[in-house]
Amino acid sequence: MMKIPEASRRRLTLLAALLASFKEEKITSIRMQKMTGFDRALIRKDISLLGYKGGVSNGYKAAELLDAIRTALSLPLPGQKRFCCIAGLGKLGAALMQCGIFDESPFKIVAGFDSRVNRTEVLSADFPLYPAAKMEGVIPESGIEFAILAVEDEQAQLMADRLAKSGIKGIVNFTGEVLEVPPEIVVENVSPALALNNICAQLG
Amino acid sequence: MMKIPEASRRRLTLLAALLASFKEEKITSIRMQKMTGFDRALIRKDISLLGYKGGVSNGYKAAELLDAIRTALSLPLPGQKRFCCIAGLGKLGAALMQCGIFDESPFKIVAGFDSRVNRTEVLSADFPLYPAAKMEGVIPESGIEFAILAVEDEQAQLMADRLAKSGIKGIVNFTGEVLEVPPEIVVENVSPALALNNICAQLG
DNA sequence: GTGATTTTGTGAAAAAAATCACAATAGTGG
DNA sequence: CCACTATTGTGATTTTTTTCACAAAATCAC
Repeated sequence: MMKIPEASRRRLTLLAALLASFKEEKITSIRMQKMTGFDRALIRKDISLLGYKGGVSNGYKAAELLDAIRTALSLPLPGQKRFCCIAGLGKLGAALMQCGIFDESPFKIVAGFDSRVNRTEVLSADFPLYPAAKMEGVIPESGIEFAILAVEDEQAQLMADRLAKSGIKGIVNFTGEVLEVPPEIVVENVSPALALNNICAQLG
Repeated sequence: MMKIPEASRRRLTLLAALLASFKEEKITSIRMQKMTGFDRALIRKDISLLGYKGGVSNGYKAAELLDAIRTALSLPLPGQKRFCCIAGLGKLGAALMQCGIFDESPFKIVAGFDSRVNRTEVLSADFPLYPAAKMEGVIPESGIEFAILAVEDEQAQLMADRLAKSGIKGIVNFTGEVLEVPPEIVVENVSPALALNNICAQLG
């Protein structure tokens, strides 16, 4: 199957999130348009890229469609576990670690890192916490693929460099800094300040 | 000046974040390519949309360029304050509220909401906390434009509806749910699980 | 001051993405 | 069973976005 273009990928990932909590058996492109704001013709085009066919006039079977998206985009399937770590155990990092954010998802936090030893000693979690210096050993050994970066802005790039050296594949960046990483590492920026700026830009 | 297309807007917003912490006087498109991964010709095209000219062969003056981007995209300027609220004061909401995430930014949290009365009573902050029922009064009265949504997934849509009724303009969505909101409201999805899925999709 | 180098700004070309339009087909109601 | 409606799947078209290519201008090395 042909490569799926960037723009379609983002829409399909969102559709997957939508379908994951969708309760009915079938769903139409019109319904998905209402729920996501994407044009329905575009949604159908995106789906056709997957090679999945819902059947003319019929709508799509939600569960099958979800499967098709996950397969085509190599999203982790419900049974699987993909390992993550949290880098930065300040207020935000500690909250992310404790608030069960991945409970329903195939991602699992299996380690936490902080450069301040007292943080790793004061906090507790049901996975081990390490000083940041241990990263290059722990990450490959534990099979950790992704990191949630929640350090102070000042340390963001430094920590990103360490994560890169440790072989991480992707970083969810909560800091306000724009990270410079090797091209094979994927960064997703989720800083609230950046998000608000994007909202302002969109509002015009 | 002509309307700036969506894709350019996102890149420019990121460039603004980059420039905000950039220390040198001048910056070239090549430098920006290194730091962001965007193609340098594209960066120049984006900048030309702003109507800003750095001067041939010279690179851009970082401070001026930042200003030009902020002005063209109507991003809030450093002096200004734009009011936000946090909806959902669980572990994550409380951490966002306390971790000084907007300290250096023109955004300011001026209210918190939760549907559980005991949360609003147990927690304390340097801005008032209200039961969610008060939203429709407080938000317009306080001039709150944006909301950080950090409730449990199950309550996400309900809370989004309330925020919409209260006249909010934009929502930073930390929940895993895809929100259905009226088209004039802008939603930015920053759920870690969605971000990780996007990373997986991008890694292919 | 001169030639080499760097880097912008921007048309032109190419590629990618979105929109449109509609035939085909499954379901629905008599 | 037949007309009617809803909805998909997809070519064709249009629009948008990216890439390419290079002249023009500023700086640099000497």
